[in-house]
Amino acid sequence: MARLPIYQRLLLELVRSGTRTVSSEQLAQMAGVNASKVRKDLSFLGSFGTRGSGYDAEYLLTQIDRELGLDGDWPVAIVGIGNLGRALANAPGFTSRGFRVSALFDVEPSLVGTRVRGVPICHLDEFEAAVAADPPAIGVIATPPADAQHVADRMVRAGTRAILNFASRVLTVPAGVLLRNVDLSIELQVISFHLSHHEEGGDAGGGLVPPTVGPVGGPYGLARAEQ
Amino acid sequence: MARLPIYQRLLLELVRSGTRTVSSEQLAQMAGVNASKVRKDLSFLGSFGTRGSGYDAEYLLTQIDRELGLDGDWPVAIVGIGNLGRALANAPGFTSRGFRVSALFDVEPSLVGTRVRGVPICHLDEFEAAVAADPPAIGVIATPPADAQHVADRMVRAGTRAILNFASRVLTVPAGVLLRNVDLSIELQVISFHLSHHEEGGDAGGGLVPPTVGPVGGPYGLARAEQ
DNA sequence: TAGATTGTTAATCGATTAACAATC
DNA sequence: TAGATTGTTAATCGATTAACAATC
Repeated sequence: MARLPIYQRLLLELVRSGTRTVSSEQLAQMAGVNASKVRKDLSFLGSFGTRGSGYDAEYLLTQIDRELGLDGDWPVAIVGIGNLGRALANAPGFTSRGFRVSALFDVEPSLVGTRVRGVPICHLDEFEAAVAADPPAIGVIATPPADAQHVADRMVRAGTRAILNFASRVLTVPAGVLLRNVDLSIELQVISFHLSHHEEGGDAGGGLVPPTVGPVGGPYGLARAEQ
Repeated sequence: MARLPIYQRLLLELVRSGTRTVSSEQLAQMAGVNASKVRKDLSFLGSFGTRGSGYDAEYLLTQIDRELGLDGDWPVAIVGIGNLGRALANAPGFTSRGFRVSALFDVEPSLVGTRVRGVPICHLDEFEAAVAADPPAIGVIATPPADAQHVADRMVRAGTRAILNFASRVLTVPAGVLLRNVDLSIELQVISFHLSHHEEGGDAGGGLVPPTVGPVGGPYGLARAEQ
């Protein structure tokens, strides 16, 4: 379920601030979603709540971590170390529990040999050799669109099981490989669409939420509207 | 509709390569979606197709551009010019038709006064003064999570009608302001979830598509699976 | 006319939500 | 026991898709 990572982050903050138990109503408020939805989402993991008092925050967090596979080790290879690739290599989400940046690649000679957070940037020509010892489970494509399919093909051949693509290009991968796309210009165009269709801004929020109460917008439903 | 930007990009390529007409079946193949869905999406704009032959690519592109508001002028202000902010300021999607990077902000003294693509980076303290002459329609937040809400508040006070938030923090905005969130670590966690639940990779694709045919994965449905 | 393809209907599917019995 | 909150059911809603009459 796409909302588990949101609950995970909220629970992490709660646990760190010393909260012992949390109700679905509280989590819903913080995530900006419906309490029924929170309970439905969490019941997907099993019956971890206690009627009358709520959920044990720490235990729930452990269960979500396990469900998300964050107790595993996912080596991540990033190809294309421009500003975006560099941002990703440095992002907390890419270096935190579960994930490990295992290899970086580019074709720019001045970049090859330099390091980002201790990981050396290799030339794309050395891709197969560089990943052989520590094959990445996840490949991240942050190249220009023209190179994206080629890079994806090499990742797939090297055994990568999932690809996160930031290039504005439709990619083709075999059925066994998971592909997710993030396109920053599409986000901007979705906003443009909503702005054009609501004279005074508006509560469009991707059309995912009721207009008068609750959160506005966002693919992850992270926002809360003020009352 | 969230797929219009995908059709827009595909049509732009088709028109540039000289294609005159395109069928819903062709567009569906290229976008990795169902042909019925394409026709349904396009009929939302009006009846622009011709039975028996398909859609006039150039005319359809014009209509989609208009629907997406790409014939307008959307000034974009970016706060937080780290690697991510810099990548965004340079991204084609942020400088192409419809959008214009109008102002950049950071709090790092060594950055203030430098330029990205000709746009000077101002100190965040000067935000109100800097945007007064050319108020941004869209604000982009690429700051650390701790600063995100503060920046959002200032954007809203300055009249920004939409915010694109890249910080891993739930933001609160008034009901009239459109908020969209992009969280890179959530994308990774979604992948981790699917990898943990499918021993041999798998065609999970966000669970949005049938397993044996058609596209895999991605919030935008950009991918095509090989047959 | 024959073939192709749209636009739209109706069926299906899955996600969301309110409601409430179960129960701490 | 009384109050609170879960887990789950059933209703609702919207999105997807197959099918096909309309029509170029």
